[in-house]
Amino acid sequence: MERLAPDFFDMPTLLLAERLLGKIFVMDAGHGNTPLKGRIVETEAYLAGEDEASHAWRGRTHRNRAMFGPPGTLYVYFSYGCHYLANIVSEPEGSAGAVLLRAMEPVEGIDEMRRRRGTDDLLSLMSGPGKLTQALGIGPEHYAESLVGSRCWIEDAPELSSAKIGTSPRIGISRSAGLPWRKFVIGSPHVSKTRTASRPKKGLIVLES
DNA sequence: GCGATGATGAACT
DNA sequence: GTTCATCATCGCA
Repeated sequence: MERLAPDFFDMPTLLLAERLLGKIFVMDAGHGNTPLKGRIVETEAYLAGEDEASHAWRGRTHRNRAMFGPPGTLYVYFSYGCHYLANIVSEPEGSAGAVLLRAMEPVEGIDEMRRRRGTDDLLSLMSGPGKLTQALGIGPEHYAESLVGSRCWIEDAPELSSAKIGTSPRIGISRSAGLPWRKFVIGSPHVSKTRTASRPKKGLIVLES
């Protein structure tokens, strides 16, 4: 399959979140090693503007500057002191919309992924946003990397029928929660498991109306 | 099978 | 000092 061209990413965030499903994310392993490949099965859209859950909601900062780059830019950030998460910037350039990669199905380089993840379980290799970055080796060195570059890219795949695309609220956020901006491949066992819904704030009694 | 909890660091108030 | 776009592990059933 062909690599996706730069203009593929030049579309509205919510649409890009759907169109990325089924595509193959490729990470070049260098030195003639087998490239690492995963089929994208779950995404979340973080829109420009009214989306309070977006890192760009309060405007441009040093941390989120990659979100303001051209469509097809990787925005990588460190979360919860343990994990790197990867986003793909959408259009229009400068608005800071992005799509979070939440889960993939391992396609190639699976032995290497198993080694990096420390598990043999196929369903645990990439079934979460922190898991897939570990499996692929995405880290700070990929901050603001172009997905149209030579180190990583996305291969095209037949478009999924809308009947295979599921929608739900995003996971793990508290601001702008409830918006149906998570997209996933219906029936894929590699979609992240929706764990316990909410954890009470540490040391706080939360009163809600 | 299930829910609860600590790890751990950077941005932000 | 608080807040996270998380994960693995532990205790209990």
